[in-house]
Amino acid sequence: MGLEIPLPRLQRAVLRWYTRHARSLWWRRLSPEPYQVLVTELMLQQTQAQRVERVLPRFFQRFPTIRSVAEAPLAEVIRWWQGLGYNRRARFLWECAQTIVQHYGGCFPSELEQLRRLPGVGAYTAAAIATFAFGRQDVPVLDTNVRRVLQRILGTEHTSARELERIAREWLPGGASAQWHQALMDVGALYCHKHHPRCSECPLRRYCRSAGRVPPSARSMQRCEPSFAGIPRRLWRGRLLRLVAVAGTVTTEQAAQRLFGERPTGEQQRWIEELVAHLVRDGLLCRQGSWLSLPDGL
DNA sequence: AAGGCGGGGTC
DNA sequence: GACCCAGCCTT
Repeated sequence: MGLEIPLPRLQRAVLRWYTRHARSLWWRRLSPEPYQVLVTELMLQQTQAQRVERVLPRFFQRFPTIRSVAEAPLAEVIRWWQGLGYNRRARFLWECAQTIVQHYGGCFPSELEQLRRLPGVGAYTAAAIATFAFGRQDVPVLDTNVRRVLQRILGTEHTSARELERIAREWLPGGASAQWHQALMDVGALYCHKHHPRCSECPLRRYCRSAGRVPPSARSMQRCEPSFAGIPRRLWRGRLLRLVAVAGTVTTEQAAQRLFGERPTGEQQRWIEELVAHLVRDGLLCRQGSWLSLPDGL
């Protein structure tokens, strides 16, 4: 339904293109074991593949197995996460490791429901692990790339999330679900950009109802972030966390000096306190009196 | 349903 | 500058 050409032809075109033009992403050379897929997918959440590629090899060198994560202090995982952003994901990974080692005896769950219950694992990541690590063939893996590509092929303005999922399930090629989704992600990343799609070069242009006439997407609402001295709070949080990760232990006053200079104002000190409160609440920072350190997780 | 979350790349 | 990115959790 909604297709210009028979479904099997689209599927063959996608899979054939993928065999010849897949991005040579570092993790695609790994044999897909669940632990490695989990780490990779967590890192890829809202984070571009190119940056994950730079961090992933040394992360796996330090943490080769789920057990190595579970046995490490949380602080160590947070340190090795630095540079990736969304630092809560580091804690989620560590918590996943605790759960899998303690509750599943170190053996990864393969059912969607079980995966979905792991911290930091939502609908996308659960489907990705089931498909890429366990070879599930009947689950659509819907990230922003796949959604956008499917939506554009359909050419309809707004397909509801529910409807799009139904279609994505219907279009799954038997026996090649992993390659199918990887291919659609590559097309999304290389050609089917959100704003300036390169339709004339796209391998799917002959099968796509939107080819060459993608309507200019409306400006998304700019969200006015809370900020201090013109710098958004989330970036201050990142700076403070990195500071503690490097220093090991600092007082709030030392942290204020490192962030603002020798004599931080009262306002600046209060700002530090707010950042600390946020990071403590998220389980990324540990506070004892005025001393700050990364949590060990125990 | 909407806001917040990191950091770097892009236009 | 504004916007984006292999999402998720919280309110």
